[in-house]
Amino acid sequence: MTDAIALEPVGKREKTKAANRLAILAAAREVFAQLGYEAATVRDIIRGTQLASGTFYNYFKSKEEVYEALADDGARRFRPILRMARENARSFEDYLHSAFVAYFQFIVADNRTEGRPIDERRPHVLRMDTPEMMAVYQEVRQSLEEAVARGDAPRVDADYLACACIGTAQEVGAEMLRRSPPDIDAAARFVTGLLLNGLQGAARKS
Amino acid sequence: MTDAIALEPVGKREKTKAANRLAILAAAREVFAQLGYEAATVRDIIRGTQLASGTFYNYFKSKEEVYEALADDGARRFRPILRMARENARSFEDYLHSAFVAYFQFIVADNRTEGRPIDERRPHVLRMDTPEMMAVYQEVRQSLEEAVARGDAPRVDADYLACACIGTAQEVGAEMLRRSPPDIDAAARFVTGLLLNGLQGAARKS
DNA sequence: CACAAAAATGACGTTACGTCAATTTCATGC
DNA sequence: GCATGAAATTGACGTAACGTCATTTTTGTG
Repeated sequence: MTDAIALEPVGKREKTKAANRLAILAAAREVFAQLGYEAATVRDIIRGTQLASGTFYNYFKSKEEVYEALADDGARRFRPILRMARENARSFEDYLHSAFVAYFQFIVADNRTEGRPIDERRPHVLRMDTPEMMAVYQEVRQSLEEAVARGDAPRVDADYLACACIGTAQEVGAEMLRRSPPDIDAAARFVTGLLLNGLQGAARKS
Repeated sequence: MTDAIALEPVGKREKTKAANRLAILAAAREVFAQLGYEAATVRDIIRGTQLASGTFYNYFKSKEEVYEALADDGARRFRPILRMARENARSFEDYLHSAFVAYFQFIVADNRTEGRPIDERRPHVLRMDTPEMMAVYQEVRQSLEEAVARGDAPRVDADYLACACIGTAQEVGAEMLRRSPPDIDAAARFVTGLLLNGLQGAARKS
């Protein structure tokens, strides 16, 4: 065992490549916040870095792809948090509540950036099937199926239920952000109570 | 009272103006379905009409504004349907169910157009608070407040509840569209049961 | 029918796009 | 170390779409 195991890129090549990618994403985040997504141009983004315009296209195909990468990164950061909530939960109710708290904390943190109003840089209706976002969906869905299998929840359509959880979290989360100050716990309690009880109804009716 | 009341535009001016607007919207609907929203250009849209490129800008500022107008029109058509559901409902449960059936029927009809998958027709980032959409939101919210006042539903945060209804309807509706054939009634029963029972939980917890 | 206001037109200057040949940077073998 | 080529960066360039505006056409009015 003489050779050190290198999980992180060490070569200069790999390093600057990662740095450039990060620089572009950071600049894009800033530009989207400043100008709004629609008004922003690829050149606005690249101007926020030390790179030349052509270099952008070594990393992303378009502005759209940059946005997806940002969203994907968000999902990547969020997933382990969700996973932990599942593993540490003492009950199904506990899981739901901590998952919603985690999500609401997440979106509050993600919107601390100064700039334009959130609405102009964020989707209201976002159906983005990036790999990481689908993974988050699957994580949610599996948690729910597990709960059903353990008898913590009645037998329901897990896909519909996952959609309901996500849709509710998104919309209530957005409404929470509009209030000041945003009360994360109140929102989480509301959503948890709604869905936990709703489960019974969903089972009865479908 | 010798003068006839003209609610509809009769002058040639007004008439062609309305027709042009409609033509642009129809062409846009087609182009978005064909190329997807992001790929579509203002010129693609105007090419689908008899008008010149400059004329487009007499009606809309941009592609985004056209999309908003389409969404707004959708909301305008949907609102009276929702209103009727409220007025004809024999119980709160009946109202919820018929409202969801109406919404699901609506999105199924709205997606019968051939072309690209729905995800690609829709802008990724867009402020969707058009006047008509906000009116739909208010309609939902008022229905819920009324139900609370009548004692049909426990006292809950009407805004959060409205958001939950809308978010759930949107996400479950999208999932329903992915299934074939879409079972409107099953989806409506699921969502109705979920929210109707959820109410009790939301009240208890918040 | 004449005249003015309103709307349509499409050519034009501008802006952003995406590509690519030339150049620089880095890893590898000697 | 140094030579060599692969990989990445660069920015100028051709292309495409944008949005405007002077001109022309259409419509309402006296």
